[in-house]
Amino acid sequence: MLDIKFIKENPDIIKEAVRKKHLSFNVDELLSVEEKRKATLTAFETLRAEQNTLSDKIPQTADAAERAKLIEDLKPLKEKVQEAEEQVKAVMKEWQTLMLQVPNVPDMSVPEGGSDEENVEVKLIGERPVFDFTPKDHITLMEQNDMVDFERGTKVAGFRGYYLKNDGVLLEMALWNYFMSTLVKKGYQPFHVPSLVTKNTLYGTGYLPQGEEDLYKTQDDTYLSGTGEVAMMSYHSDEVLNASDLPKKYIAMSPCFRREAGSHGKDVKGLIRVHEFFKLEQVILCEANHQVSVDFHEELTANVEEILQSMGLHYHVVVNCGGDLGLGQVKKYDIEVWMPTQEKFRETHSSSYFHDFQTRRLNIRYKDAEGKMQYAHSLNNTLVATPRILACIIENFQEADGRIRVPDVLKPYIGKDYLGK
RNA sequence: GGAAGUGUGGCUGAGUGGUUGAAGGCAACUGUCUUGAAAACAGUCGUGUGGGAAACUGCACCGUGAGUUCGAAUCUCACCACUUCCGCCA
Repeated sequence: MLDIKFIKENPDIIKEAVRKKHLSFNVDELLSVEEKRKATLTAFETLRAEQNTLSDKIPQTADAAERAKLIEDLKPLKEKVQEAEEQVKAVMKEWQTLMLQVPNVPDMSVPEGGSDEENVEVKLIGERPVFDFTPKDHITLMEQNDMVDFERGTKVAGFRGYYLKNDGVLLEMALWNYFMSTLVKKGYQPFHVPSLVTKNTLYGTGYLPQGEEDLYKTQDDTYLSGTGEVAMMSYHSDEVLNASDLPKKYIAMSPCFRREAGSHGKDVKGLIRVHEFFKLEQVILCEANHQVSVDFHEELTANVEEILQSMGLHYHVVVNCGGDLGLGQVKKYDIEVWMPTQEKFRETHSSSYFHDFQTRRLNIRYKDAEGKMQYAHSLNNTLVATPRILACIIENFQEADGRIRVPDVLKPYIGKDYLGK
C-alpha cells in the first residue's frame, strides 16, 4: 500500500512504476475514484455534523412537546445520513480494491526488463568446479546414496512429493544449524513462526490478493503460507514500536507451502521445485529512511554471501529487472548457485526491500525523534531454504566414486567427511 | 466439541442510552525545588482523516461486522479472540 497523498501528488511516478514492472493498472481510474471518495465523504460528514448538532439539543430541552418535535424533525435527516453513508461505503470498497493494486516504485538502479531472463549479473564469485569424470545430477547421486526417495514421495504426497532420508536429512539439519548459528552470532533473533495464517497477514505482506492461486487454502479460511516472512512481518502488526528498539533483526523458520500453479512443466524432477519445503528467512524492520533500507539490504545479501563463500560455492548475484519484481518490492537481488549438470545458476536466495509498502498494510509504526508517527521500513532475504540448496551442494561436491564431500564448515554439524554409502 | 465469563487509550481500570474521546491510577514528557538525582508539587499527555497560515475546528475510532434509536462504549444479533471448567487429543 502506498500513501494516497503521494499517489495524488506524483501520478507520473506511479505510472512509470506500472510500466517498469510490466503491470496493467490504471492510475487515472484510481485518481478519479479518489476524487469521488473525497466528495462523498465530505457530503456524509456535513450531514452527520448537522445531525449531531441537532441531536445534542434534545437532552438540553426540558419541555416534552418541544422534545418530541425535535425528534420528529430529525427523522428525515436520519434517512439522508444513512443514504450518504451507503454511498461512502460503496466508494470505499472500490477505492480499497484499487489501492491494493498500486505497485511500489522500483529503485532507479533496477534494470528494465520483462522477466527473469533480463535480470543483470552484478557479482560473480568463485569458479565453475572442474570434474575429471562426468558429473551426475543430484537426483542420481542422492538416490544412489539413499538420501532421498521420490518414488514413495509421489506415492504418498502426489506430484513433487519426496522423502529426504539418512544423510540427506543430516545435511539438511546441518545447513539449518550452520546458517542459523552464524546469524544468531550477528545479533539476529531466531523465531519458529506459524505457517498456517489468516487472510489478513497475507494481505499485509502483499501475497494477497495477487498471489491467491499459488496458496493452499484451508476449509477454515486460513492459508498455508509460502514463506515465514508472512508470519514474521505480522508479528508486530498494529503495534507502535520504540524507535530505540529498531532495527528488529529476525530469523523466521517455518515450513513453506507453494502450489507452483503455472509452473507444472518446470523442474518436474528432483528437489529444485517442490510443494513443501523448509526455510529460514531473514527479516528486518528499520527506521523509515531510504539509505538505511539500502544499507540493510546489502547486509542481508552479504550475510548469505559470506556463508556461501565459506562453503566454497560458486554463485552469482543478479539484480532483478522491473518485470521480475513483486508488487511491493523496491529492489531485489537473487543469489543463484551454480548447478554443474544443468550448466546454469539456480536461485537459492532472494533479497528484497519494501520501504513502507508492507508496514502500511500491517500498520507497523514507531515514533521518531520529533515524536511523529512513522511507518517502519521492511526487508527480507532467504537465509537458507532446503531442500533446494541440497541439490546444488550435492552436485558441486560430488566425487568420482559417487560420494559427497562435506564442506569443511559443515563437518562439525555432520560429524563426518563424506556423505553417502 | 459442550458450559460460563471477559474484550475500553502505552499499561491498569471506571463508565450500562445524551457535552464521554472517554474519570482515577501507573508510565512518559515539561516545569518548580535540588550541586545532581529521587521525592513532592504544578502542568502536558490517543490515533486517523478533512478544513484552516495559525488559533482552532468537522468527521471517525471503546475486539470485528450488522442492527435498534433523533442519539450507542452503553441495548440486540452474528462473528473473532482470550480466560476458566468439562470432553477429546499430541
